[in-house]
Amino acid sequence: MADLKGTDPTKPELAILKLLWRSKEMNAREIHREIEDDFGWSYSTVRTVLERMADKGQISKTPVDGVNIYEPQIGKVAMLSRMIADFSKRVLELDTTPATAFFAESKLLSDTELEELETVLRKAENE
Amino acid sequence: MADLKGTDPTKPELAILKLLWRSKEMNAREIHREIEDDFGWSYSTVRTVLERMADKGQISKTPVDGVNIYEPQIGKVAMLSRMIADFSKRVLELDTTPATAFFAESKLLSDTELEELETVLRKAENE
DNA sequence: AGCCTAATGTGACAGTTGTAGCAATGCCTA
DNA sequence: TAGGCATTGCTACAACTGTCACATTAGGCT
Repeated sequence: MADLKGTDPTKPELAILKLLWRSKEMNAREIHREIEDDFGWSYSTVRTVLERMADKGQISKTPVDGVNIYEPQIGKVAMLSRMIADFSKRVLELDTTPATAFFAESKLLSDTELEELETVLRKAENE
Repeated sequence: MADLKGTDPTKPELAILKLLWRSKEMNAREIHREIEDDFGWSYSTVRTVLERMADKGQISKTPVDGVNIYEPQIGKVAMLSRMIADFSKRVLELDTTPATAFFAESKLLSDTELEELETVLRKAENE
């Protein structure tokens, strides 16, 4: 589970994680329905990607009544803070991660999550 | 040259582009020296990556006195604005790209470039 | 002019991602 | 209970990336 750290998710992976962060758990059919327009992927493709994500530990796969349901194995704030820190440093070359005021408009994060994010980012900075 | 748009550079690619944005042109040996510590790459590896970047049109390769020199084929502001726009929308789900005030601390951009960036980002937004 | 060093072009191979199809199995319905 | 549809596990393949090594060649120094 250590390799979760380090590598950013691919675009489809992030899209899928976002779905799971919202719904907590979904089956392949549901996930396919949601992202099929965005990626133009067949059901098979979605399943393959889900399989690989499970292998990597990004999500979990549990059979329930013969149908696999998937749940995220990494939290939204954890993932976002990693990505933000990486982008800030590697791409923008900032010493300090931008204040979360920055992300306040994000449709992705609640106020509570914003606070969490702030905490995580500040903590990461002092290490 | 249309495919420059669309795909983000990989980490090493961005690192190399950054070098070239600063120096305008370098040969493989110089580039290797600069990034060898960061990536732990052999000279061969660096050359392969440069070759592929040239194929993709990210950089140009020109033999000068029997030595290839490389120059960036995409501008810093163009690349950064693309990456920022993508990150803001795709990752953070922001409607509006953050004001450039946020990048003011970036070691990567001069004041002039910051202004350019602002212009490009605003323009992209109204399309 | 010849040799050595450094640079070049090319080839290779493994791992990851994009992109699916297929055969087998299990469950619901007629 | 048999057929059909949905799901699953498995397989496959091409493109891109990471990672080099090797043989050839060109330029500079003796």
